[in-house]
Amino acid sequence: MARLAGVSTATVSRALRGLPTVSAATRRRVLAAAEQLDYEVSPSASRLAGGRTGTVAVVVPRITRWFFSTVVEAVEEYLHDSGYDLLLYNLGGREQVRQRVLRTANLHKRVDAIMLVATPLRPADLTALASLDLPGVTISSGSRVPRWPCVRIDDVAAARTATRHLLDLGHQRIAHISGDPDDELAFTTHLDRRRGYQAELRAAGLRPDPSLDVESTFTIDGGNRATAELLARGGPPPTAIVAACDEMAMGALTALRDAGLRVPQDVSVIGIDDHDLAGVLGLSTVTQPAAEQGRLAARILLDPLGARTLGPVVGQRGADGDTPVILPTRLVVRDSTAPPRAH
Amino acid sequence: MARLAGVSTATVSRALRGLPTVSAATRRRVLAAAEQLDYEVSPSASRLAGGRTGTVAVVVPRITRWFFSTVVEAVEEYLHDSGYDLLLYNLGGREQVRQRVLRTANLHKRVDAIMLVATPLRPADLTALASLDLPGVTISSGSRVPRWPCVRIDDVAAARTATRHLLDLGHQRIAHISGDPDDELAFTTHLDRRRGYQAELRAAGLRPDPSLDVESTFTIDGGNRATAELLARGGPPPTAIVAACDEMAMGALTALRDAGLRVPQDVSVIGIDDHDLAGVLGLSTVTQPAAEQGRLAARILLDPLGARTLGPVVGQRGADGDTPVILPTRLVVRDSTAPPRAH
DNA sequence: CTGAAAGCGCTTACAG
DNA sequence: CTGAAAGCGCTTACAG
Repeated sequence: MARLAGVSTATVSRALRGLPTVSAATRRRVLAAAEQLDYEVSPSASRLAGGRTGTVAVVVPRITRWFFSTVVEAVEEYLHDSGYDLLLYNLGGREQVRQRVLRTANLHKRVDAIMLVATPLRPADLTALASLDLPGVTISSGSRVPRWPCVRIDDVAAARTATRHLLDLGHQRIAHISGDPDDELAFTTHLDRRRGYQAELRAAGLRPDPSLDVESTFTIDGGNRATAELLARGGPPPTAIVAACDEMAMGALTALRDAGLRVPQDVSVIGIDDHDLAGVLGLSTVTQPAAEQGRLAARILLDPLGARTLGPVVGQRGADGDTPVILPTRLVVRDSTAPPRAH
Repeated sequence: MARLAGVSTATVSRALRGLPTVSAATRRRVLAAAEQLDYEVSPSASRLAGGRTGTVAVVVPRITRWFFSTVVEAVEEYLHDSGYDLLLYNLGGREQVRQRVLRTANLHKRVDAIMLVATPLRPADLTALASLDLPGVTISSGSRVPRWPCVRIDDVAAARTATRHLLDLGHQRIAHISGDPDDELAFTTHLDRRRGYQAELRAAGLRPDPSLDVESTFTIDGGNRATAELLARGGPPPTAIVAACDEMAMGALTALRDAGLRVPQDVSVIGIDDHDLAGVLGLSTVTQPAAEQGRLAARILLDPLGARTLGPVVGQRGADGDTPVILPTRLVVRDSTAPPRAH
């Protein structure tokens, strides 16, 4: 290869990487030789010699869930367009894996940067991450990592918007179904969203009623069970439900149907997320920009690495690694919310 | 490290990789030293020296779709449990990316094996893949690659089962909505499923009616549009619809709702897949084991690589790379199918 | 069972 | 702008 082009391997290396210190004529010759020989550099060799891997680890709780697959799709596009590879880690709730991934071992010299999507960390994880000494970014809730930027929405505000919508329709008995405190995949998200629900009730002069607040898992099935429990508690049923995420709202829909209650005539339901299928189900929700969070986080992550990025991160506060970048949410009214029936 | 353990680097290498040619005492000493020094091998260096990457490329059309995210989740678990990394490539319908991924360049020396999920290939792609000379496996439809095993379902049979169900209920005017012939993400899948639909009609003595057969994209929106077109064609509407996949069936549900038609009273709808949300929507469908296809394909792929696998591939025909491994499908009746109304 | 030596295929200072 | 040399940190025959 170097011989065919009549230059040294060092020059081949420079020419192929597009370094500016190569004359146009030389570059042409090298490129032509590479073409002719179908030459491709060995990633392992250049990683070893150069100390960079051109790879980013992306950690998600569950790739099968709407938010995470949407984020990963956007991130994948941005990374590959920037010449980076994406190493996928799906925690899948398996504690072992979580440890293996987050502890030094598996990431050591394997990636140039880390993206953590909604991944809660314990102190030991944070220590391990710090010892890797890699740049990183977090998306959504989960833990903040010192010095890593964070892209997310305001979960408290999103829940307030959802609750406000029901209050505006005239509802008073507004229930809330949310994540299990033991469900490490939900973590801060459901706490923030519950806080928003309660804050908005209080702002309307209502007192949050513990009997209208049920915890379950952050899944369709969890929403189903939480709603069933809500109905089984006796007393007058709620006229509306704020689900902590669309998947739980979907579970609520089935539980209400099974109980013979109509949505929205008997009970209104609103979620948070704007899941792909929210439209199909006619689910009112508070939409959050999942793909955009992924894209933005990828850009913030790669920019300092000198990637061949697609554009500068302009006017984005929070890229300093301290203030989170907050993306906006918005109420989307569909068919699952309506005024309560007149008595 | 080698010094601390009092052995050569070669022995360290052997001990850490668990080669049998190391005495127990030596191994103990090496392990202790590694522990003490927090030593981790450099992947780049061992890849360069050893010629293996410990990485598998997984190519999917769209990670955001149910089938693909489910497959990837299962594959990820199997790969990581076997000590392999997963490099994710999401085609996302972008032709450029597709070329970059499948042509030699990007995969060269980057992975030990390739998994193609429902990825249609053109002759040039096949040539490029062959020149990489890597082991691989394909899942679902898309193209077969010579000598690569294939794990899939029988799409023709699945569509026959769905159609049979409607026939059994007494339907005669059974429509079909399926993929666009130009939609490369659907490719053979929708052709096979249409073939099954038509075959089953014929087996029942009915003639497939072209005016009841609409092509669109393999998505919710595609199902919506196809159904709207079906209804706009005039003439007596169908009493039942076989959708080529659950996502299209969901679109059909919304289109029927928008047209003021009730499911299943006015029109029955059945899909194929058993999407996560099929249950929530009460959608009858023919279920296919997505996670199992992923797991099995991963196993077939890794087994010959001498990975520390979780078990032998026993009794699986087709692992020879010629006969596809066909996994079973099964009818799941929910609320979206019922007998046609009496005239 | 273990070590010395060579080599994997690049990139990086360092000269010029 | 380009080359010679060293080195990245492992693994692999080859001896013993």
